Amino acid sequence: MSEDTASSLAAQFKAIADPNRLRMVSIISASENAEACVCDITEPLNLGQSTVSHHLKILVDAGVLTREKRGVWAYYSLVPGALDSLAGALTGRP
Amino acid sequence: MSEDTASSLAAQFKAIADPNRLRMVSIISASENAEACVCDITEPLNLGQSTVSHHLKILVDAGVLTREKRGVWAYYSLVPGALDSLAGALTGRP
DNA sequence: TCAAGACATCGACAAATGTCAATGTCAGTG
DNA sequence: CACTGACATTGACATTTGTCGATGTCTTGA
Repeated sequence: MSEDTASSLAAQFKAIADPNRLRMVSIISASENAEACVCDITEPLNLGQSTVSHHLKILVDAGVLTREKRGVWAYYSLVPGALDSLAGALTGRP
Repeated sequence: MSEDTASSLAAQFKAIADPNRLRMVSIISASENAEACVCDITEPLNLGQSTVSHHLKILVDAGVLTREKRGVWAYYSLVPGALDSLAGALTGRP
């Protein structure tokens, strides 16, 4: 595996290698329409609003989530196929 | 997802969320008999011996690799199903 | 028994990470 | 316009992480 491939893959795994971020992804995928706003996540995880916003940005930057602003709220949802692509890198099966 | 589940999963993902450790896993799985010793890994990754040993320990502690000492050498190999289990946690398919 | 080699462990360090409080930005409402 | 509420951004901090050099442990061979 090339150095670049490894770095890129590691960056994506690093994004989900955090308990709170894993739970965020879980909450979002289990939500209505598979999307959630910051306020939906702050309470169940018992984290400050700025911390949640920070984690969500990391997941967006890694290509795991997308952000869509509607009015005052920012809705986060899963990027289709992103997690499956990561899983495929582990199994070696595309 | 429970807090404990998230922490446990995150710990495993954290173990592979590093470029050099990903390449180590790649080197091992591509090696003869799917096993490699420290000296097989030091050169291609251009890392110090103690650093390689340190990374391999992290992967062993996470349940990704096993260590078997034969004579002077320590052979590392993949734990069967470990990576597939992690991949399954991402896809939701067991 | 001694020396050499393969690996593990320790101590130290800079860099990255997770968290929070404070502040900034922007849309909706009166 | 002023105000409120939902997020984002910034600054600060303690903790964790990746790396190396030095040292320790253990096996093999002379």
